[in-house]
Amino acid sequence: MIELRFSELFAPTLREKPADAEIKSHEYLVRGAFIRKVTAGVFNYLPLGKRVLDKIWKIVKEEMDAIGAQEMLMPIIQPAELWKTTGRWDDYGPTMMKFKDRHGRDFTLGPTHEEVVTFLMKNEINSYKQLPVTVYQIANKYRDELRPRFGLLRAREFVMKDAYSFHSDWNSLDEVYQKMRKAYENIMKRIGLKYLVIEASSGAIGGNESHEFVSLAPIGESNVLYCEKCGYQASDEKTPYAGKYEEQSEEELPLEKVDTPNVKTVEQVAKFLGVSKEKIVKSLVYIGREGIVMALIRGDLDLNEEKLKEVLSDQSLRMATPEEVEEETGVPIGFIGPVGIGENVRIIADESVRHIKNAVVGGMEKDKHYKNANLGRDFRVNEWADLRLVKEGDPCPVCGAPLKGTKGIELGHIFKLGTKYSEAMKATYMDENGNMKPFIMGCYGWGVSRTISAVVEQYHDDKGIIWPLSIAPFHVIVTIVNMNKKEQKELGEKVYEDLKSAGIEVLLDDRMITPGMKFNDADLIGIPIRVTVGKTAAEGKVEIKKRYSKERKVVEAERIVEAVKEAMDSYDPPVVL
RNA sequence: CGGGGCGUAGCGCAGGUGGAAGCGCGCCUGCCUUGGGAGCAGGAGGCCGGAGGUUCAAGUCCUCUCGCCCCGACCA
Repeated sequence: MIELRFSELFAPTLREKPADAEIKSHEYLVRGAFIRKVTAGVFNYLPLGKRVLDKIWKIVKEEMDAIGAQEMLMPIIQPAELWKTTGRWDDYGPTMMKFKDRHGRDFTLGPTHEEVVTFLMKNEINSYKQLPVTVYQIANKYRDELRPRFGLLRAREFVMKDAYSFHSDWNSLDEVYQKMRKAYENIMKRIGLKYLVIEASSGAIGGNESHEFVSLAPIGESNVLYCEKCGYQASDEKTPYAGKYEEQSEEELPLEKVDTPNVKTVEQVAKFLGVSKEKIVKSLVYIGREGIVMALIRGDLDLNEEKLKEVLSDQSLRMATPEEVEEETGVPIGFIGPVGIGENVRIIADESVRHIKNAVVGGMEKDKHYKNANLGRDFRVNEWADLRLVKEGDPCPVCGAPLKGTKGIELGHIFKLGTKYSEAMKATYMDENGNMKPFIMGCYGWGVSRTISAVVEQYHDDKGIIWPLSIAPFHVIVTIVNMNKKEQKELGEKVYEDLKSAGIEVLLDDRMITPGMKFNDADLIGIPIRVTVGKTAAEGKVEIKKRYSKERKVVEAERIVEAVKEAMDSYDPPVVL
């Protein structure tokens, strides 16, 4: 146990906001001496930060153990060969922290452990009788993020709980999946976070069903749509568009090419030609495994790239660069369109395009657009799909009521992987009938270190952090106002000992500094309950206060344990959202 | 990877046109003070991110480099 006297605690708090902190959680965690940056996205956890991390760690571990997941520990260093068997050495590529050993062999610091754990099970599990099995670990992960930011929220080295389950049938996978889901909700509730569970897009991890556990926060990077009427909740990337598109009965006019000098964007075109954006067909050029693809959508709408990737079953899909577009089509960006595009280009269109009559599209040469382009007559579509990015106000796909939108921080993500990894790695077992079958797998991640930031985003005020009791570094801080007053010092020590004996985690602020600094530090660090030993010490009385409340209660020092327990029982900090 | 910004004391920052490295906070010593970041006096602390160049002279100008931060990497 670390020293519980502030005078001896390694907790160098900062009065000023660090220059690189953009959000409250980052600022307060640094100022409050929970963390210190070493380099971009890499942090020291100071004693206070480690205490908070440990508490979250413990909650996550307890919930995993409770559903029969077995804790193990996998290596951080992983050989390239393993990643090459699944193709992820290249697919996941740039995000990995790669290095070579002295013999020149390639390695990575593990960003995740599907390969390692599948390799393990492939070698150790031979029979359906050994299934199912679920293992997990809580360990450091390494991802060379495009842009580390927001302190612990997007770090390059971070702590993650990752669990993997192996099954011989889908029902068994579903059973574990549901248990995980419950366990994750328990974690959210035990910590005290406001959260949503949403249907998610499985992205680069792969698989066919997945849910995200999102802690609500305006600074979050996940966009969530939910329905107040029926309870639908999903990532905007996952939400299908449920509205109808009306047929237009307009008469088809002859195709016409018009000058649009330096007019490129939908905004500009609409303004220049005096047409509404609904009359414009936006053409976007992508490059995937099978070459270039043109995606069409109505001018006023946004395309959802995840949907496009899904429709084309191509995770490597990306938008073509302006150079690539010109090289492939001979047309500069801004003037590209479906009229007269080469037969080699696959055209996939959102349903919104189907009924547009007399549309405006790119003129297929610099500074030109076509007016009155019509489907069938002037351009073709190879394939129709729902590619529309659904937004707040669009109809709920389940009940049709208008959707609401919010933002959050992704803390947990669970996936039904199926046989994606086991097939790639030939990880098989023998079933009842003597057939070799690939494992059916699930994987389940939780961002342990990121959770710290998510909590601070929900629990703070303008003075600092307000920890929920569940993960506070200490439950109580005993503040001795004037260390030079013998009765205060002695009573403070006594109160401290009493609380400690009662099993309460207490920090004694016995520093020889002015009371203002002690109060401000206590607020900044965010300890839930403050016991102040000051003027009333001579009468054997102390003051008790909750971090989030202005109310101060004077109690007999003799009854401090009782009073603190009562305060802890009724402790209920407000959430900022 | 593209654009922008910043690297000067532990932290936050100032240092036109080149000419003796500064301020606030923090830190150390002493006195004094103690219910919301006290006061006085004294003091320590710098290869001005690094390398090269221009110059009699560079924190300042030029070139390169490293690091950090922000925006973007998408609506053609």
